[in-house]
Amino acid sequence: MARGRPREFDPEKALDRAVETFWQRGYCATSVNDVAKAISITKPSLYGAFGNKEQLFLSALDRYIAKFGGCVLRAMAGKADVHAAIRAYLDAVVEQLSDPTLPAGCLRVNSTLECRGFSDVIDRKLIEYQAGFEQALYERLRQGLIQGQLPVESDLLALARFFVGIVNAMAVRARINPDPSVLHQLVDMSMRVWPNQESASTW
Amino acid sequence: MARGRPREFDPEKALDRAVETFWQRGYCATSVNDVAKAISITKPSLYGAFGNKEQLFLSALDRYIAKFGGCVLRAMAGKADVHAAIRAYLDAVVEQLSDPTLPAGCLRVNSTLECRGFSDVIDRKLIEYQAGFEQALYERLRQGLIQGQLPVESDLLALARFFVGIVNAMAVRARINPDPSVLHQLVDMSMRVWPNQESASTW
DNA sequence: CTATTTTTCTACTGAACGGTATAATTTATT
DNA sequence: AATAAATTATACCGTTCAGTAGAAAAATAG
Repeated sequence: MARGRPREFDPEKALDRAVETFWQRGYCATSVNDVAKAISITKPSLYGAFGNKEQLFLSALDRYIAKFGGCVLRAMAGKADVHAAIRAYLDAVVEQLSDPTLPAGCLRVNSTLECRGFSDVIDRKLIEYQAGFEQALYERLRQGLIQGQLPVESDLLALARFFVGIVNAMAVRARINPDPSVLHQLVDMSMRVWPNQESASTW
Repeated sequence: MARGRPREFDPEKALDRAVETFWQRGYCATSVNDVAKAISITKPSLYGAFGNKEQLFLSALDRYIAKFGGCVLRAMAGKADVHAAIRAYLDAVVEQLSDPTLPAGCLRVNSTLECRGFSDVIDRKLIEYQAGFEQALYERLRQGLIQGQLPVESDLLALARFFVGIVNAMAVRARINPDPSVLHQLVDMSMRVWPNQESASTW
């Protein structure tokens, strides 16, 4: 066992409460004391476990992405068809965004808008997250293209960016109106962009 | 002329600086002193002219919407075709979001995510703004439908919500990457959702 | 047992926050 | 000129903030 007095709280569960608090109120509006209270520990314990506010926030962001980001990406796993896979991904996002037991919206998107410019390390991390989702969708699209489910001339990067955009759009919408039917409407609309054999018309 | 000592600053120009500051740093991260410094006046003058921080913010939001929201909506005015009108609207949003002389992203979207739950009056105003854009797009779509430019069975509300969603998506993207070519790519993708005569396929 | 290491809690620090009292200044009214 | 009304700037209020000293407590190691 470790040498000194054992920690009396579970750091992972503590991070879950930190995620919850930052998610609800945002980075600036959340004080370190708020988080400490949510975990039911005192401020020095929090500092001892996670460093300063910025490092605590970064840890909470990682925890959020691992838990909630990983969950929606895994929704694609079972689907053989690329269209079905992307739809399953978006449906999973809708389900998460309309879950009444979770704070409204998406911590990643909220933080991307709120914290831009606060510090280089936060900026970098949030850009990385978005790029990660874009990359995951791109890989899945490429797989669909290889399997002949998409026209060979499809712009996969544009498609990936578009669907990340749809997720971002839903995150904005859900922050003030987490109605799943409206979000599903958005998903349905977005599924109309799939390239088909005839060339796209221009307006 | 007014009775007492005349104000030495222009309240409208002052609000422009307030918009700029809130837009850049967000509501919480901006102190009243920050805004006062940006206007080059002292704090009591600011309080005298605009009330407290919340009222100042509400005035700044109104100013932002009147100036930048009105601008993009007017981009639809000249276009006879509904597709062209919506595209012109989205193009105007792209132009604004990639203007290097303006703060990154969109103050309305930023505030929608950051300030949710801070106060009822702020919440209401931000919801109203989004509903306003949705309504404006809906009206334009309805006009297009009446003029036979859209299939009669088109879901106009879903379309309006979708395009508001695209604007929100671009606002998120632009906050960390205001590259106009990427934003235009998003616009191009979104223009593929227009309903056509044949019924939509399902995946 | 004693010594060491780590966590715990209370109490505190200096700085920044939103907001204001107050007095001086500048205008119009009488 | 005297008065009233409004804006100005300085200086301040109480509160909250992020972060920390320091001592007590609880564990292992010898």
